[in-house]
Amino acid sequence: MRRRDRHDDDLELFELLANLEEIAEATRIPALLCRLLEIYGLKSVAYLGSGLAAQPGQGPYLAVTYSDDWVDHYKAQRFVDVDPAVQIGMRRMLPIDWDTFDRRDKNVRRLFGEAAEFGLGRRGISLPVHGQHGDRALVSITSDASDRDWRHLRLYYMRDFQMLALHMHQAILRLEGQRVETASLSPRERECLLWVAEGKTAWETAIILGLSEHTVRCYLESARHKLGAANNTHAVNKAGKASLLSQIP
Amino acid sequence: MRRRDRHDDDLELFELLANLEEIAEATRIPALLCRLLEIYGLKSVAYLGSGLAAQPGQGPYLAVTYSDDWVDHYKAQRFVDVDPAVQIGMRRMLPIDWDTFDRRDKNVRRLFGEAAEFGLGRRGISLPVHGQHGDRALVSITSDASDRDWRHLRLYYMRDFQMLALHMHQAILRLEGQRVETASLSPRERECLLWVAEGKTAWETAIILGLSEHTVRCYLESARHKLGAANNTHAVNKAGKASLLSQIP
DNA sequence: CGTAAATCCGGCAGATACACCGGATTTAGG
DNA sequence: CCTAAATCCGGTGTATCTGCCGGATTTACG
Repeated sequence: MRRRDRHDDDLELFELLANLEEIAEATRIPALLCRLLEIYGLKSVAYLGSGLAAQPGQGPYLAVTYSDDWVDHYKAQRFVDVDPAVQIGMRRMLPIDWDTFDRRDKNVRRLFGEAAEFGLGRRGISLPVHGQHGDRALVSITSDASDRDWRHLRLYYMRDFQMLALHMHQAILRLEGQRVETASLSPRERECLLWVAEGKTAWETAIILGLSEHTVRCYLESARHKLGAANNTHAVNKAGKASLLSQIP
Repeated sequence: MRRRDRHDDDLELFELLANLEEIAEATRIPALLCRLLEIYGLKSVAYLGSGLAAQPGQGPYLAVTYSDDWVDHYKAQRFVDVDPAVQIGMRRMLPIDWDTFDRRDKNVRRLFGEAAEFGLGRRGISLPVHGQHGDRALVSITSDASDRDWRHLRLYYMRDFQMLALHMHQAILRLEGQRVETASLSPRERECLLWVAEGKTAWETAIILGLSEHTVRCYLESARHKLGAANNTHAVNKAGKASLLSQIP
């Protein structure tokens, strides 16, 4: 990968971040990913977003630099069920080096073997991103760096792409329109919802909070109305995604 | 702040990250924060974690470098209700520069005025961290850098502390023991929970999935059992926090 | 000094959830 | 081949939720 002067790369990173904040059309994303390839000397960059639409049944959001052939093949072979980058990466908080994956599984070896044939690098990192509303993303990069280079490079990649992944996710959320309904709950409404979310009944919640059961029902009702929720379950889910249940108020 | 040679700082960053992964006692956290002060030439570093314990009613987790006096005063004055770093920062995804806060509010000006008296820097950044289970954190740093220096420094601070904040949160989660009950739901169970979370009744869910209402009830029941949940609301909440409702798998 | 919002309380009818009972076939893996 | 798990279906009694009716005081704000 021929990493250029460090300071130049830093400036380029900050420029990229600024670009991501200004980007106005989702169609520009792939071109921006390709710029990443050049700047960082990578073999591939991929963004996989999940839970962006707030409605279930929606497919994941995908933006990649590699060929459609590989994407089609990946989908046809249902590699997503096997791919440790997705299965493990999506369930982590910290970035992960693909070298740490267990390749004893036959299917996993086949996946990485065929990936190489389609032009992906031998080395890879996946960086998980966690949004505020249950939305998630995984930014994966691959490289063909030598073993010796890779040990150092991956740290720098992790650092820069930690920011890039976050800003990328933010940009895509902005463009793909995650509706952010902001309702404000009163402290009591929030408390009641909090305990209902823990599986307590209205009666139990009343005991816990030292209220009458009827009062708890009233708070839950007004909370449902504020949130536009069909029932308590829906209200808990909506309030949770709107981070209204965090105890920080 | 006299930033030293860039490469040295980079190595120090990676060393700090390694330290965070190895840290075995929560009592070591403050000392590590103090090392950050020295290395980066900051006035203060603070970690505020929320939702770590999975049970409501638990207070936030706090680790700071500034004096107990300021913490006590902050709590006594209920500054948390006013503090834009917390109120805005905790509801964002990207880091935020304190310069962008609206200081027209009388209480906000008083907060920052008194903060300076207690030894916090005039400049500040807050970096939000989002965990997998609804847990959150806010890492805030302050500096007394000059206006000219600050414009550049904050970008480098944001980059390094993006990683540091994430690793810090991971370390504290590991130490403060967030129990991660792992139940595995079948695809159908997950689908049913997903629609119930959207406020659908069992009957509506049955229509949507093309099943009988009774079958949906059965899936919900087994899901509740697997998750150890008292009712559907609890199950949705638990499954959501265990990231079992993401449509990826 | 109104007004709005938050905090509280009671009751009732119908819809829904929940637990526990029973049955079936298909599929994956040891 | 056997077992476990996943996929499906039906019924019943009781607990709980939900919506809608009525009331009250306190607090904050302009």
